[in-house]
Amino acid sequence: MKKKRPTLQDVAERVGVTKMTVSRFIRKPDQVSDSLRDKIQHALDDLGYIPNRAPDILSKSKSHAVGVLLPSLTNQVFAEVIRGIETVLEPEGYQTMLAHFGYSQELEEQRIATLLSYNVDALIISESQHTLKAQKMLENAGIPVIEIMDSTSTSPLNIIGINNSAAAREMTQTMINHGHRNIVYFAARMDERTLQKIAGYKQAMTANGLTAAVKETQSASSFTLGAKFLEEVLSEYPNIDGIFCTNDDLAIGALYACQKKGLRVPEDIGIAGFHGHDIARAMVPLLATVVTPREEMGRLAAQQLLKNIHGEARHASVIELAYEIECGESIRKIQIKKN
Amino acid sequence: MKKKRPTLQDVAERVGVTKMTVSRFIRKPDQVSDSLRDKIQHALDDLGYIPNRAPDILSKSKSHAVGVLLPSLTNQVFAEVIRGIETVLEPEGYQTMLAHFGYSQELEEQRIATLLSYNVDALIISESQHTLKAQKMLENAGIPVIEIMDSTSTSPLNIIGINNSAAAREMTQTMINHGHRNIVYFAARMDERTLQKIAGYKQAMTANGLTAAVKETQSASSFTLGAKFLEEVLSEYPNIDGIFCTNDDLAIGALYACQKKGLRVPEDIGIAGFHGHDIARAMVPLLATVVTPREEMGRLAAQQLLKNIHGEARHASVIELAYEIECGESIRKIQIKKN
DNA sequence: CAAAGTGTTGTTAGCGGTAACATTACCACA
DNA sequence: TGTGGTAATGTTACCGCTAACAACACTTTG
Repeated sequence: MKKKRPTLQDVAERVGVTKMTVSRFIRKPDQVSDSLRDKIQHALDDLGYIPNRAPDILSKSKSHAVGVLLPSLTNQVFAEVIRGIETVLEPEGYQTMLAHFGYSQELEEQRIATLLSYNVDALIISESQHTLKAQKMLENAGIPVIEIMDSTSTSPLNIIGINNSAAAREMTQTMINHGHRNIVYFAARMDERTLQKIAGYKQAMTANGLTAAVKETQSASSFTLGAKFLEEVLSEYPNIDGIFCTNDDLAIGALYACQKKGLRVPEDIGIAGFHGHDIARAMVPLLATVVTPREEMGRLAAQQLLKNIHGEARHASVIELAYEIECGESIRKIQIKKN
Repeated sequence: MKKKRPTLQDVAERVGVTKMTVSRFIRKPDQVSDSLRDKIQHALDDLGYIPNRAPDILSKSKSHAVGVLLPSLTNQVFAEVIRGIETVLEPEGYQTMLAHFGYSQELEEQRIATLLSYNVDALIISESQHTLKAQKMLENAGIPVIEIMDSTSTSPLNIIGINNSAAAREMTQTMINHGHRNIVYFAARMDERTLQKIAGYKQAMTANGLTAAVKETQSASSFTLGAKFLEEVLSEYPNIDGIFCTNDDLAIGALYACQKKGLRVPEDIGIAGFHGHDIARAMVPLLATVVTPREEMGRLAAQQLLKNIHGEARHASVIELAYEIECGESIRKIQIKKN
């Protein structure tokens, strides 16, 4: 017995005009005579009319919604990206349609189709290995698409991201400069970005005549995983004197585990993280980390999309954002002069 | 010159049938003759047909999307709630439409209308003070609505949440039991839940003949804010020997600040947080905190909505989830026997 | 005073699917 | 051989809104 939502027709009948007049009142009130305005407004309020976007989406294929497709929501990083996106879209009256695909290519393909089926006006998608069909859908979608996270992606889409391998290389070099030699990389969730970082780490190690070693798992990172890795690595690599983690969670977990075992950071083991979450700047010792512009990435992506939606030229572009090596206390084993 | 997305009509023309046949092929392939199946499938692939939900949404007023309306995305807590929601909705083929309103009642009202204008099939909304109009919209929406976060809400909607004031009262009592007396409450972002917690804290303090004191700010909480509060509070309340924070961020920030100042935790100052993020279980000392079922709250809300959508009776109900007092090292000043 | 505005409201058609009903072709059986 | 059944496909109408055009009642103007 639930009553349906009132339509323009319902409002119009109550006032004694056609729905067209009511429609005009809502969108261009000055085209409606004074005598009707009050009556219509009254009927609108009275019935609790809420516009229905479906017809408009159907006839114009514009939804005023933007699809955001990410591998996972478990990750703090993506939460911040989303925030950046929403910060920009919301004041512009755009709705965010969120989806994730749990790092599965097939699911990603499905999600893309789903988002498109809602007629999203644009798509923000995390860099990843797309299926052929997914790639084709994105190219033929006829809407702006931006791939975020990795500036070195070879995708033909618009790209906004950072150079993960360069960042990892630089941080590894920084650790080496500070006297760390036997640095082990802690990796989790072996996605494209993690692989990039590992590559950068290995480059730096090799360039310095050092041996690279990676501890890895497919599962997601967490504080407790960092602690677990630390336990294991101590027996696997007894000479270890440095740990570079694929993100801050692992690093902080490892750091706490060191504290519990009485290992001094950075004297016995240097520890560095990745992403530069707020906590890295508050903790003791301050965590060395690569500060990445996560929220900014979301903001820029959203801004770019809005421009494209509003008809600005859509030549595929690559925007590489800067990261920052934050040389926190956790790796400052020896003082060095600026190189 | 961008080509429009192909429609069923386009596919049908290529095959030489009507769109109805193609529509049938997609939904009930066994009603289409063998001879056509291959041809249609081919045309579908060839044109890269992607279904369009708009017509269906229009004619059935069902979108297979669920609106999620939260005050903010800055908050880690909400990120986890969202994850819980998505965990349930995504496998069921429901899309999440995310919106936030920055703690503004007017914006909240607008967002509700927007989500409804997309014909969402259900709505999950964070407990908050709604405007009258918002309240009315929610009640008349004709779709399941669940309010989450606070089980003591007086709203007439379905509710899933925890009892924030009871939780705060209990944690305060636990700190008192462990020998803390001059406990100051650190509050941020003075929303309904924070006010509830403060009330619970005050009850416990008063019940024990102690004086309540609250440090507060309208801005969002963060690690650095916790550190800042700690600095200030030391001069404002020289006798302070305990801090109860409205969330873990503040608590951890304060704890680090103590470590930097050489204050011992819990001997000099006991510190407790709220929510029980993963890090609380990894850090040194282990943080006392109220563990709340954030992700579960999202999951349950989503499950309940799905049931309602599928026609199950929709009598307004209140589900109060359990929290857990985690008596971490950070408040264990004196050993006590179990009360 | 007719022609040409002007301001206001109405009418029609269409967006892309699908439910419901109609049609057609073919076959089986009395 | 005609009747009825069935499987495959087609036709029509509708969901709610708005662009485009039409209609009407007044004014204004030459």
